[in-house]
Amino acid sequence: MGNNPVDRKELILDTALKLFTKNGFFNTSVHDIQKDAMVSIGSIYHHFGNKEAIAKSLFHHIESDITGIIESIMVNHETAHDRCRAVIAKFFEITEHNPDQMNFLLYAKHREFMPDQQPLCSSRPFSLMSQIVDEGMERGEIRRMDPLVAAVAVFGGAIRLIFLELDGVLENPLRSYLHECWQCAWRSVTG
Amino acid sequence: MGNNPVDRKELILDTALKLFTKNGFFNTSVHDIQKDAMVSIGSIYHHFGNKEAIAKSLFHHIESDITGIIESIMVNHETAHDRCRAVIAKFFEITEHNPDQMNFLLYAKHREFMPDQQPLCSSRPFSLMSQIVDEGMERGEIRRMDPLVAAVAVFGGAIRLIFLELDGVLENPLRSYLHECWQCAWRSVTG
DNA sequence: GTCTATACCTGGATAGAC
DNA sequence: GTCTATCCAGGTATAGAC
Repeated sequence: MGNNPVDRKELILDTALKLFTKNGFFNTSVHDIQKDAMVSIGSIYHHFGNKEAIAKSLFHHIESDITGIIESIMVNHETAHDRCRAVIAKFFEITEHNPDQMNFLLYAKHREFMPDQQPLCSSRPFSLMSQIVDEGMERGEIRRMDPLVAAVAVFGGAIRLIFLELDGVLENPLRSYLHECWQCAWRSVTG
Repeated sequence: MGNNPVDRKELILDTALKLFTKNGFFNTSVHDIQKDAMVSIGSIYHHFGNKEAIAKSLFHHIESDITGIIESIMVNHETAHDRCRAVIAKFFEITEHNPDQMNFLLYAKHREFMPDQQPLCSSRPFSLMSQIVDEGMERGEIRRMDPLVAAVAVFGGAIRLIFLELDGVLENPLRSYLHECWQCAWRSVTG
């Protein structure tokens, strides 16, 4: 998913991501992708078989990118406090530098165009985030409560802010809200 | 939007809401609505003109319902504490009793099928919720911080939980999480 | 692997009788 | 206001040459 696609397949994926997030999956025809990527229809169907498969491939690429990022955060940080903060900071960063990726991951209604897809919250990145919170509770960093509630309390506000950014309604850069947002998040589950 | 529609128009709206939330706007054809509601195509087009107008009408109905609910909460409760808690409690209640309504309001990507629609966060219910938080900050109930951050901190976790409920991944009834969820929310912006 | 041309059909919308 | 029959654009997907 680099910015400088070498082969046709990557070019098609990059173009599809751009158009899907801009206009939505259903408002984007294969012809649109074909024209924008300056590739033939035949080429697209050769590589992906059908339109849904483009979205699937996109989703799995992004999901595995994000999973890798979270895993590396888990390796490099010890405490739930540092891990959660790092995850939110990284999500903010991706949202600002690569909004299409975040948009497609978080915002798209995947099940509408990939019927066999699990809900997003069951995906690997989200289960890792829950796991981080669970471990923090076991370690005594986070006060005892329902683990699910703790997870949504820690990440809910940040995710909301990401949506606002993707909707283009934030006055200031997303990152400028990080400090206060994190203070609220952490305060909500401690003490 | 009653459960016992009298005229054709309401029947069409109820059916459309059901199908839109179940299968998505783009996976629902006017023919589907027609069959499910046992009404003719002509009747649908007579009342609404086109498919998008059905969604628009639906959205405005729901938006104004929710707006009314929040306004009445603002009348009946004095403090930001009580108001915010009541809003979340009510949202949970609606989600459980009328999931389609909440689904369509919160979850649908409106701008994909209603291009001239403002983003949801700019809608009346959401601006009222922000206003409640703002006033709470002026009154000194909520500690000084960016008003936007305060709003997402108060409501972010609850909204996340609602999404989880709508995705059908909660083990227990949504309302059983209310108490802890609210504790986190309020703690995040006070003290 | 890539292309063009085209088949096929779904689905939004209209016409016009009642 | 409601219905049936029909139109037709646009979109997915395929065929088959290169």
